[in-house]
Amino acid sequence: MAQAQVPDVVVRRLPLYLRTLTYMEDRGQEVVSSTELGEWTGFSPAQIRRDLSYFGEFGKQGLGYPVRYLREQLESILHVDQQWHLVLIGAGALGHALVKYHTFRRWNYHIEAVFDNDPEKIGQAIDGLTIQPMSELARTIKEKHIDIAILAVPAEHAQEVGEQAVAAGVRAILNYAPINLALPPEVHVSHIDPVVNLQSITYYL
Amino acid sequence: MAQAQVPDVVVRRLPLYLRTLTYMEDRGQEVVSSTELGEWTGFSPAQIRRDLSYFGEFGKQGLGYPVRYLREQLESILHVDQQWHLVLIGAGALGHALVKYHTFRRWNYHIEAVFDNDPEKIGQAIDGLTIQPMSELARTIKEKHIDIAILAVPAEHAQEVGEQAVAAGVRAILNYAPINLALPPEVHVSHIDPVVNLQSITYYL
DNA sequence: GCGTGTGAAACAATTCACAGCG
DNA sequence: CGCTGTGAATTGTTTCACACGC
Repeated sequence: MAQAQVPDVVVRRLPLYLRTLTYMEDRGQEVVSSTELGEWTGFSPAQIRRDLSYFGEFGKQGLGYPVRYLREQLESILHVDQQWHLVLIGAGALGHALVKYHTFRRWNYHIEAVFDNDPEKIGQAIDGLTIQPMSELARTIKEKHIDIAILAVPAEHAQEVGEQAVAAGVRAILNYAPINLALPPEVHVSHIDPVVNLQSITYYL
Repeated sequence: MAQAQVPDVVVRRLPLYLRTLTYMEDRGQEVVSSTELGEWTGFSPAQIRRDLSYFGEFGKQGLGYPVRYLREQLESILHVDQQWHLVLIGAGALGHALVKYHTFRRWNYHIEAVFDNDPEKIGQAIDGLTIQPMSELARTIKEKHIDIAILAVPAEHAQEVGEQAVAAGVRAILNYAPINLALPPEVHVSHIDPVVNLQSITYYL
């Protein structure tokens, strides 16, 4: 139940445990040990047991963890057991790919509306969603009780667009633009920048 | 110069420093202090000084760091001062977006070829690159001295496709499929999975 | 004075190792 | 016996605080 003292590194590992548990459950596996979960995810058994123990006692001594029960618990901890309403800002090639990415829906993340400032794009549809002008952003966020905005705009517009989304009530941002956003600390910002990943990789090559 | 004892957390922060320095240099800024870099990136001044000190002494006491010099040094450390040759596997909506993503080229990451196993897609072009059948993958990786493969395939094919790329000589993988890859430890694997980011976010909401 | 670079100190995360229970 | 949950020990990371040089 969202203890404040849970380290953020632990929170970032939970989705990886959840992903693996879901995979195992789909294959009919009923019990898993911390050792086996570790082989799948690359973390040590002790670390996995410690991580889970922040949230409760989910395992059975001598046996392991019931896959289905642990999966349900993790979904509850990560608040994946409810619907989340998002908007996407930026209808370029990346925006198109994100709207069509089925895995979002599978995990209860629903893109409710798409925005762009290009008059050519406004009115067109992606996967059943009509691209709206930026002037509609605030109204939609308020009316549809949007929690999260995905930013897929050029870097030079990301700050401004992020501010607009926050002003309209968004509490978290998933930012695909390769730039740091300066936003109030209560807004949760997460970055995806493949160049950052590639540069960490090529350090080691 | 690639000291083995540099912690991975440090390596993962370097691209963020580099990004900010490039931004500052584009705006004509010549000198930056660790405090100012910290304000832009969200890290503490002490941490930034410590991180950089793993690689050398780049600053001037009483002044700060010369932006251009530090940017060059970081590019050298991250091996961004050379061309990197990549292949993209998977020509779906995400694959299309990645081929068209200009920021890769800006940082010397060049997608040299695109592969897919869908007969409908083979022969079509994305941004000047013809989609090739998977049967050509190994030959291309060898002939073009490809270092890195980007995986943008469905989760159920990622393991097999990753193995093919590694067998043909790729040393690193950027994996967009939402599944863990089991590959030899000398292969560097980096993951991008927006659902993982969203689940960490919604933990806090 | 200002800001780096860095020992030393403080804090955080991971691993060890074992009691306890099924 | 096998495996969890967890104190204690260890290892890793960040911050403090200051000598030094511009």
